[in-house]
Amino acid sequence: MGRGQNLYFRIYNMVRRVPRGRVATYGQIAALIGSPRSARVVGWALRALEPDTKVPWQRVINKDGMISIENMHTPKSVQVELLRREGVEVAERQGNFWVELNHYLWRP
DNA sequence: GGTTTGACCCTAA
DNA sequence: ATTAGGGCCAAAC
Repeated sequence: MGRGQNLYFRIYNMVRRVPRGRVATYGQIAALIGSPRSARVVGWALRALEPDTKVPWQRVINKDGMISIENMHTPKSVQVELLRREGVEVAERQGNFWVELNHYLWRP
């Protein structure tokens, strides 16, 4: 297990703490685990998850409230559906999806 | 080993 | 307000 694995582990544990119906940002997760400049690594970590994971990766979006997933195996629509299913309003704008952070951002 | 690549974000213009 | 550029750090190449 390399050093990065430990970082991933902390990322996953923090994402698990985001409650149903709320969202967090990549940078927020990075800051909360004490590695404020690792926002991109949070993306790497979530992308590495297995499809059947219990980590609620769908609750992590970018700083502007946009769904920024880029993954061949999981299209944006999957994340949108998962969020809506737990009560998060997801609007569509010019083919992109966004969430009102003022309402749904997790404030631990 | 180095170089490039992201599910990002801040700053400056 | 919007955008270009650069920094970041683990993985992938």
